[in-house]
Amino acid sequence: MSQMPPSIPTPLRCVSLSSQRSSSHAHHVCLRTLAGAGRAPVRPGKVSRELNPEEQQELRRRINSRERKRMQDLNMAMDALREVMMPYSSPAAQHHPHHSRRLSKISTLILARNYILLLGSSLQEMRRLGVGLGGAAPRLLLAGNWPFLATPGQLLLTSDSLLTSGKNSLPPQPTEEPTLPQPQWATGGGPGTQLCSCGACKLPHIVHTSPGVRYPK
DNA sequence: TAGGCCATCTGGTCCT
DNA sequence: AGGACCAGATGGCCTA
Repeated sequence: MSQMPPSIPTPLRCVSLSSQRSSSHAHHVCLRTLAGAGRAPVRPGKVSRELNPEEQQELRRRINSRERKRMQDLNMAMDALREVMMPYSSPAAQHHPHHSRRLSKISTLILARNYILLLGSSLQEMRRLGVGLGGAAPRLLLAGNWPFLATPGQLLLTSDSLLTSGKNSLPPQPTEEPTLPQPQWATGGGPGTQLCSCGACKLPHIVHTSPGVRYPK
């Protein structure tokens, strides 16, 4: 996606690159605004270095380039994950992967998270049944009803919905069976929605999904 | 046209 | 001293 082209650094302001932890090697590179609105205050004890406009531009260019590269690497990793998760995003995507809309970043991450949870549940069931590698696959994997992605807000399934996502609901697990750590969901956000209580993702989600519009495949 | 998604720029903080 | 990481701001593209 070519959006804003890499631009030549424009308004260069005073940037404090000082370290909060140790002031011994702290530094302060002043990228004064080219408009010349005045010099930013230099912190006491900080080593300041004036850069001429060419140096300011070059520094800004390097910083921007690094950031661009960092984000591009991150997007490459996201694409790799998206490629793996795409077949599980929706039934239609499995049949017509080339016609499906690509997953958004947030959808990819949420789908991957739920897939991992589902695999964990399946592994747990295999252990419970004493199934080896050559044995029958757990019903969770055979059920075929994957937590298909409708919209990002609809994919954060509860552990219960994961365990009962198959056409044949699973019998309750023995109480003595150690359980995998599952996300703790706190109710909130109105009927049919729940909030994850963990600090990382307090996204509302809808347990009963309906076909999505934005990312149908 | 509004809203979602995204890339890029930018300044701040942390780490080596 | 410089790089990595992060989050906010901004603007472009696309779809309903």
